[in-house]
Amino acid sequence: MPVGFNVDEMKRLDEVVEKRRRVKQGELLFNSGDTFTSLYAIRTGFFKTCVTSEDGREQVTGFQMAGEIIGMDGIVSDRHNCNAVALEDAEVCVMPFATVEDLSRELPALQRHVHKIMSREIVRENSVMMLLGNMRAEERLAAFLLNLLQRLHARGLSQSELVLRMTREEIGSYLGLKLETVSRAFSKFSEEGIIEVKQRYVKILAPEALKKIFNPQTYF
Amino acid sequence: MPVGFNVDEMKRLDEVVEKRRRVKQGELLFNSGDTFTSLYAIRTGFFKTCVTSEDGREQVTGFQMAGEIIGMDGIVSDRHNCNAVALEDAEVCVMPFATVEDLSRELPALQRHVHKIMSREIVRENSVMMLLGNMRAEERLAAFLLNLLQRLHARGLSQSELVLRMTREEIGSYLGLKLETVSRAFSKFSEEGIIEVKQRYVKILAPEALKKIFNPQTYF
DNA sequence: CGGTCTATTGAACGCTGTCAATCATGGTGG
DNA sequence: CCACCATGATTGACAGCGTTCAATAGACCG
Repeated sequence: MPVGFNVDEMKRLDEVVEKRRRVKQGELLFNSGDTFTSLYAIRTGFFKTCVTSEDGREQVTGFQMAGEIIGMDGIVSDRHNCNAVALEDAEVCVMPFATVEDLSRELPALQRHVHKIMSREIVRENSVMMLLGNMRAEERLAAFLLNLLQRLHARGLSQSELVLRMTREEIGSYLGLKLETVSRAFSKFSEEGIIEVKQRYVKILAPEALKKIFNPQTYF
Repeated sequence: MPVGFNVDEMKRLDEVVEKRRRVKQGELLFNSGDTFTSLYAIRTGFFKTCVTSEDGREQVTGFQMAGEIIGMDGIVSDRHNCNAVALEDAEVCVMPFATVEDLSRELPALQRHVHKIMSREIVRENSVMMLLGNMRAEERLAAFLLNLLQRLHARGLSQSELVLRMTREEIGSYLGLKLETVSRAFSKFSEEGIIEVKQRYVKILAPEALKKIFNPQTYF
């Protein structure tokens, strides 16, 4: 996945992939409290990660798709700190973290790659904090859709339509909203002709209008 | 700062500290968009980090005190992604990241330490997402106070009183609340005899009550 | 074809935001 | 040294957004 490696280095990189693991829809890749051993590179499928408070409240902390890495929450305490659930049948590469560390001491490009992945996650969470702390319901949903579309487009899929892999409740948990509020925002966008919604299928009719909702000031 | 190093390794670790830098209250350690070169270890003082949206909304993403590391947001894109502002006169150790990477290839304990620091930040942001997505105003403030107290106590300060280094507005930005709401929550706690507040000075009279507000279910 | 899960929609409520006035604090300069 | 001013904090009244509760409809799956 990372670029900037020569043929020899690529061969070495195969060492970090211990094996592959299949996770069926609804099953856990890892659970909060599990001993941390490995990072996981998603080959196919779609995951959510979430944290649970002692009194049972759940917060979805992210949705991850093919090509993304999960499990970095476990490094600090040698235990996973969140749950990772497959939202559709998935396959991941298991990368024992001890091997990743050993090899990244030999390959500066891999070392740099690992650092960037973790930094990217920190920056992503920063923007989720902005979303949760400052945005209104419709802005949150617009931001969410635009982010999903951009990531799917980077994987060769359409920029103008998508099939959601998660429920309204999971979207709501991620966005700090109740499922009814998410549903209402979808309906509002639909009434305004910005999107077409049919359950999990979403078609973007007016991407500019979505961007305007997400970031009003940019469009004076 | 890290443990698990022998004398020889400690000597090598000095290499990563290029120099020290003083930052006066109100001044920036780094700005969003600045070229990323170094991580900073806070020796003394108190910082806030915040991100700004294109339309000018500001979200405080964290408060950092002595012994903590800031700047990891810059690794992914070689540019800083947030602002770091000193809330009181501060001194930091400048640690050029290239040097950190070089040395952590030789010292596995340093490598592990760097990974843990970044993972800890990811986990911290996960709990802020829980706070912003699921908690009510008073729960947020209770969580905030308990977190500050715990970190100050780990540095040898009192568990039962503290002087806030930030304004109500900055607390509100961090907690996803308006400053008036923060102020009201302080007053409410005060009326209930849980804390004593006088501007930035806060004394905890009933820590158990605070914990109960933070996490109601634990106390059936 | 029934049963369960998910999504939509309506109505009423309540928490937090908004707007505004007042007070406290700390720094500055006359 | 004190008056002054700018900044920060508190408090009140009211409005609005999102939640809550509820009913209904739709989709999926055995």
